[in-house]
This record gives sequence, C-alpha cells and structure tokens, in this order.
Amino acid sequence: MHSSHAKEFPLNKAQLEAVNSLEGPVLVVAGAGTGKTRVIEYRVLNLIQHNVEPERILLLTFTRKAARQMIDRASRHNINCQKVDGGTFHSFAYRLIQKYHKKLGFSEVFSFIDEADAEEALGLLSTQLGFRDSPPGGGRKERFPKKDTLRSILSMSFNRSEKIVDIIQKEYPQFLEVYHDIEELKDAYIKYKLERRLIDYDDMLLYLKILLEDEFIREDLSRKYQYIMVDEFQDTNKLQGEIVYLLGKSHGNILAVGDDTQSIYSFRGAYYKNMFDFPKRFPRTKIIKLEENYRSYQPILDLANAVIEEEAHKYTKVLHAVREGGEKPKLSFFKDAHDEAGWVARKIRELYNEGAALNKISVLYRSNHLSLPLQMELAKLNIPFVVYGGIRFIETAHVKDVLAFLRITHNFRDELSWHRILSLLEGVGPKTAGKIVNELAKGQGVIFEMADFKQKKFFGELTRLLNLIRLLGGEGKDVSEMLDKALDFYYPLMKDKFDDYQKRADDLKALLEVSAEYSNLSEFLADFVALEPPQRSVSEINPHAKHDELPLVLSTIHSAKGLEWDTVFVIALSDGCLPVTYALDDDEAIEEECRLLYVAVTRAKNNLYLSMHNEGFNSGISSFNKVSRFLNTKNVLAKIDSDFSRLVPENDWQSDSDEDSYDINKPYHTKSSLYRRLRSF
DNA sequence: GTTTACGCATCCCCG
DNA sequence: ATGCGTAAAC
Repeated sequence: MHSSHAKEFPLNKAQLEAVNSLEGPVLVVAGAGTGKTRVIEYRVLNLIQHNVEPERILLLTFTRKAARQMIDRASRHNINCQKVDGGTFHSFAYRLIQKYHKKLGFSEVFSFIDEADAEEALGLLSTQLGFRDSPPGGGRKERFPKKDTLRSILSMSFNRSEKIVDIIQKEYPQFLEVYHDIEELKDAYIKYKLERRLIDYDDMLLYLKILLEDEFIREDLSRKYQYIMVDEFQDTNKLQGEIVYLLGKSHGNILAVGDDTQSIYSFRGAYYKNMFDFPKRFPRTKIIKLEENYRSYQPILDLANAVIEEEAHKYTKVLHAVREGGEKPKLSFFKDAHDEAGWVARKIRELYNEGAALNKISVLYRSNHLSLPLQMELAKLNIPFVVYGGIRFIETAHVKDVLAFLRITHNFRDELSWHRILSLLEGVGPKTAGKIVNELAKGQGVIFEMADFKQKKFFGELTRLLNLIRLLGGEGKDVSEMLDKALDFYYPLMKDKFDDYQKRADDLKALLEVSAEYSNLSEFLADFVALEPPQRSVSEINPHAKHDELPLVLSTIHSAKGLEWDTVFVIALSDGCLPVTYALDDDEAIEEECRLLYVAVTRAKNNLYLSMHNEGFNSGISSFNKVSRFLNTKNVLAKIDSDFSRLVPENDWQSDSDEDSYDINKPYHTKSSLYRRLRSF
C-alpha cells in the first residue's frame, strides 16, 4: 500500500528535517497521510547509518502491529533494523515488570488480569462490603453502580489522573450519593489485587512509572535506550506522557509524532494536550510540521480541512494534496438504514465488477451496530468482508474458559480463573466455587479429604479437574500440548453450555494453532490475556476461508486509524449517529466527534462516499434524523455533492395507506417494515 | 440454601 | 450477545 509512494516521492523538506534531527527533543506534528510512517522508517535507518546500535532505539506505538510494520519497513533497507526494540506502552511495561518484579515487591509469580476479571473482582468485593444489598427497611433500593460501571469509573479516574468524586460528578452524577462507598471499594480492590499478586491493565502503566522513578533503573534504561520515538502521541494519556518524560529525562533524545486533530481516544484517558506540553517539558524542542499529503486527492482534503476548521484547540496546519485530480466527495440520503445498506452493497459490487479489489475498499461507521444491516446485504450479494473491532477473540466466553485452565497452571492462586472453571462443573455455583477456592488455598491435597465434597455428585468431575491441573503443571514446557489436554476436558462441558458448539470449537482449534508458535506459557498468556492479542477475531486469523478474494473491510472509525483505502464509504452520518447522542451535552466530547469524522474522511485515497438515512430506529423509538452538524454548514456543504435522489426510491410507502379496498395480494408489509419487525425480536 | 432456567434490558469507541 | 433479577428445581 505504502511502498509505491516511497518510489514516487523522495522525502520532502520537512520530512527530511525530521529524519536528520537525530539529537535532542523533536515534536513532529504530522497531519493525516503526510508520511509520518516514512519519517520514522527513515529516521531509524538514519540512526543506524550513524552507527547507533539498533538495540539502543526504542519505538513506542499505539498498536504492536504498527511497531512491527515500521521496523519491517526500515529493515528492507538494512536488516539490522530488526533488532530495534518496539511495541506498545503496555507491552513495554510488561517486559520491564517481568525484569524488575522484585523491585516492586512481587517476589513470586504474578498474573495479568483483563477487564472482565477486574469486573468480577469488583462485583465480588461490592457484595462482600454490602454495597449491593438492598436497605433493610424495604423501601426503594439505593442505587449502586454495576460492576462494569465500577470498573470504568476506577479506570477513568486512573487514566485521567482525576479524583473519583470528580469523575462521578461529571460522568455518573446519579451515583454521587454513594461516591464514598466507591472510594472504599477502590481501596478494597487494590488490596485484593496485591494479596493475590494480580496486575490489571491500568496497573501496568503505573508500575512502569514507579520503576522509572527509581533512579537506578531509569539510568539503566537511559543507557539501554538512547533514542526514543513515540508514535500517535496525541492518544497517549497523562501517565504515558510522564513515562515518556522520564524515559527521556537524562538524554533528551526523544522524538514524538502525533496529530492533535486526530485525537479520538479521550474516552479512555487520552490527553491530546501532551502534544502541547511536550515543548514545555523539553525546552529545546524542535517542532516540525508535516502538511503535504501523499494519500488523498485535493477534493477529499478540502472537505477534511473544512470539517476541522471549527476546532478550537489545535496546531494550525492545512493539508495540501501532492496527488492531482479527483472528484468531490458525494453525500447520499436514504430513507432508512436498510436502503442505505442496500445501496452501499450494490455500489461495492459495481466497483468490484469494474475491477476494483475488495480489500482496497472499506466502509466506516461510528458504532459497531451500525454495520449490521450492511452485513446482511453483503451476505446476500455474496461479498466477502472482515469486521474490524467488535468483540475480540479473547473476550469470548469459550476462549476465556480455556485460557483459565492455563492461567491456573501459571499462577495457582489465580482465584478468578478457579472460579470460572469450577462454575463450569454441574452443581457448582458461586457459593460452592468459593468454598473450594478457599480449601485449595490451604493446600492442594486437602480437598480430597473433605467429607462435604465427597458426597456431592460433582466430586468425580472435581477430582478429574484437579488431576488435570496437576498434570498441566507437571508438563511444563509445551504450550499447545497443555492447551490440547485442557481442551479434552473442556469440550464435553462446552457442548452443554453453548448451542453453537461447532463454531466455538473451530475458534478453539484456531487458538491451538496459534499456541504452537509459543515456547513458554507466560509469554503466551501475556499476549492473550493482558496485551493486545496478535489476532483480534477469528475471521482475521483466517479471513479467506471461503473465498479466494481478499475481503472488503468494515471498520469502526476508531479501528481505522492509521489505515487507508482507495475507496471509502462513511455511513450513518446523521446527527445522533455522528456525533452520537450521548456526546451532545459535552462540548469537548462533540469536538472529539468532529475529529472522528476528520479521521474517517482522511482515510480515503481516491473516492469518498458519505451517506446517511433519515429514518432512525433507536431503542424501539423511531426518530427522524438530520444530517450531522459537522456536515451541515455552508463551508462544508460546498465541498460535497449532495444526492437526494435515493430518498424515495422504491414505492415503499403507498401500500400502507388505502385500507378501504383490502386486496389480499397487495403487500401490507414492505421490505423495510418487515426488516424492522424482524429485528425487534 | 444453592443452583439453574428464563425473561428482561441493554449494548459507543479500545490497549 | 451479555448480565441482571426473579422464580422454580435440586
């Protein structure tokens, strides 16, 4: 995708300056499609040509894939680039925590836990602390947040470095009365994690920062990593900003690349002001702006520039197209989501018939559920597609179940995993599972002597389970072999638990294949439990199982960041879908929605199709939508060709009207009304 | 006392 | 599709 550019265009002046600024702090403000990947690629190369050892270079990126890609690209010129150290903040943290765990007081093994585990722990603790009980008087129940809300409150407070009470005030004012309980819960949760040697997602960053505050460790790392580059700097959070500062403190050889107009992750704590703080923290910072866009035709950039013009806080920059030509983006209106989806699907079929490759086309949308009608239409037309984002592979129940076996083997005190597996046995619920876990904590053998359990009908199964765990523990090395044994135990249980047994069994087979690439368990678990997994969904592992074609891409705008396609469709561009309704009463949230549209638009290289449907159907209530406020200004509309002709296409309405002359052959339902009815079940 | 089955509401974006 | 509360079943 990118390689053709490398040949067509030499580095421009600004890019060259960034590539040649090897010493000291540099901030590259890089607009969409301005070749920041190339800058990093060539700067790595340049460093190595200046006799910097590749091991002295650290590249921190937003996804592991991005790090891999940049290192691979630099390696085409010089194979030594493969030795450059790179990854996400979390994977970097993970490695350092492993190396220095004793400094942190983890004398023995520790486990990383994911969000679902964290939520389970929080649910458990709130019950224990009595926060979930209804008051004795029998009156109205006092409202206490559910566990996923609790986790999100704690996580927000952590990632934004704000007090819990402030978060609640702003995001969940309905729980203001119980904020004290939530703070108590937070303490209990912290204790819970420490006692069981658990590290959750947020802890990783904090532990990394704590390690970096240790002067000895910091100096050690500064010697090891003499040149540091950070990508997607606009989406780092405050803590990550501090981590970057600490990493560069002694030598100041830090280059950060980012685009404040593409900051779209504030919901998880991203703090785009890190971009503005960088020059303050590193006073000698050289700021370089990249404004020449190599990706899109000018008409597409005209729209992008117009959309972002209203933004209040930003580094001013205007994108200029290097590639000449192209047409105005089109905006089409449809009656409902079904019509819109049908048109998009047919249009894609048309492009395909004209010779376009499906994987050079994408459809982008704000929220996952907006792609459902389209998925149906694409299936009808037999167009293969992959869906980016959505439920991730490791978050599905069956994968979590199986991984729980391995996690226990890795850390016998992983109560959450014990709980999960024990509950699989027939006749074991939360209470019994809790009792067994308590007994196990005393020593593994005890359980067999418990008269209590001996009589229960699940005792046989329990014995088998414990033997299996012991066997797995003894096995030691081979991950896929361990997984295989766990699957033998799990398959029969799974048959009862899920109706779609076969589909899930296929997933697990895929997991087994992936596991063969790992030589040790903790590496495997780290990848699949705490860090960004190598694969996000099964369809991505094996995208063309059915077709020879590389599939069309459906993606949320968030997941599309950093990617590009020849042709891009952005659908559901109505006020309420983008910006989403819940953002409406918050100015900063609305600004972020605007940047989201900017990101979506700038993904397109050649053609951009925008669309929306007028008739919405949100949570059972029909509504009539207007076009997104970000498009509905004179300036922006001037950059678009609007097409209203699709609004009243097939005679969808008339059949409902004349009830007097009832005709049995006359359709009462229309395609779209049927669709709505069916969807409501 | 516990487990389980069932109906109900809810679901934004993600490392 | 998941998770909760309630009611029946073990």
